[in-house]
Amino acid sequence: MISTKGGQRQAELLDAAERVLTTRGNADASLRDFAAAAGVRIGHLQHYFPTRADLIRAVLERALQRSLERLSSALGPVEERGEQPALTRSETTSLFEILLAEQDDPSCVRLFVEVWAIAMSDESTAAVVRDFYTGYVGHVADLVACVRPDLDRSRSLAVAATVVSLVEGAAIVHSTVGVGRSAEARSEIIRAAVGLVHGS
Amino acid sequence: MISTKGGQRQAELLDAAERVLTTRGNADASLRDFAAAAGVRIGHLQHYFPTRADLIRAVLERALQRSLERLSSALGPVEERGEQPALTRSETTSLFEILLAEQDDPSCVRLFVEVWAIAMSDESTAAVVRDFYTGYVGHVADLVACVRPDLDRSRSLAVAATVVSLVEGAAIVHSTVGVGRSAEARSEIIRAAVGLVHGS
DNA sequence: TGTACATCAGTGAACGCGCGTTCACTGATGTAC
DNA sequence: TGTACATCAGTGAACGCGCGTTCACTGATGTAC
Repeated sequence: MISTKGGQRQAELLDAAERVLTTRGNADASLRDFAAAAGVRIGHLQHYFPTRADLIRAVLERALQRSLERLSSALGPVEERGEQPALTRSETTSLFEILLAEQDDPSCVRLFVEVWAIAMSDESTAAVVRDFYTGYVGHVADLVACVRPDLDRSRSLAVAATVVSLVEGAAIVHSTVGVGRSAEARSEIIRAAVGLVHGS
Repeated sequence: MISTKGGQRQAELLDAAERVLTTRGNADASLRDFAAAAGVRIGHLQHYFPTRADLIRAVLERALQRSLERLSSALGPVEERGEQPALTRSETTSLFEILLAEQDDPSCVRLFVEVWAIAMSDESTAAVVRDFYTGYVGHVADLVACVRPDLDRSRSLAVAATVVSLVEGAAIVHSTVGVGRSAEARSEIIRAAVGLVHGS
């Protein structure tokens, strides 16, 4: 689908729209902004996305899907280890380095903030976001289960939700609207996340 | 100031505006919505807040100030303990129960999401939010210092920022756009926060 | 105490503008026979 | 291979509407003398 000509064009429009959304924000961006960023006329934008809501929803949906794929390709291999020896702390640390990498891109952080704000007003976006976090927490719970097979599933999920909270919160607290980014802060976050997973 | 007649009226207008902001969201709320919620005409709203930006900024500024006061009145007494014996885990747990209480109110969570989104487009709001988190993290760092006096300030601050990340992230992850709220999830968050503070 | 004036709270109509949406259209690309 | 037709990509002008802002105004409350 994405490889078809129309799908390719659609992807370009979504790329441009995502750029606008992460620079001007949903509240300040108009359809004319989206069209201009894509280098097309406003009428053409609506050939692919009939309404503004359709466009925004498509941008967010694709971004969350992409993020979840990134995340599960990082965490996926772990889950297939089966009965092998549990992960070492340093292996877990590398995994969190990957998960946190997304936060180095300010526009990625901003996109998530827009996602939250929009989801709180739009139930259909909220459903997509819920699915995202359910998947995210599920993957981390698999990691936890891999490190501590003694935990039952609901405990693994609770620990995973805590780890995800830490990571998501760090995106805000260490952003430009928080106390700012630093190598020390990041390593503290990772140390804490690894501690939670390994249960110390 | 707030006790004057004009200040009182202003507070009522801000109350109403805050209600609108937490139900419709910044992107979907118009000045007419704000005026209607306060039971006044749009022209009168602008007698106190000349522009939309003035109104929104005033709402957010007051909300953050209120939140920081709540938080420092919970954490303040701890800082004055001086050389007394360090806090027990159960004492720290009670403190986090108080800090997390704010998240039981969905409109409070939503307000923070709006704060983040608006701050990312508006530098003057961003400055206010930065001050808020600097104060927040500072207070938590004092708590950490109280429990573990051996840590130097920069380490206490790093631990505190991690704890604050956890709490802020939990607001999202356990909201209606995340995996939802549960007593088990909350106690897991608190357990983790206490663990971070006590350094185990 | 009474009067004159200034200040403040609140109204209501009107403003121009930019918004999202509609639609008739052009030109290129594909498909049938 | 050529022609006729359908589909798709993209344009551009126009729409009505709701937006934030402006402003002249009314009536009540305070203040001076």
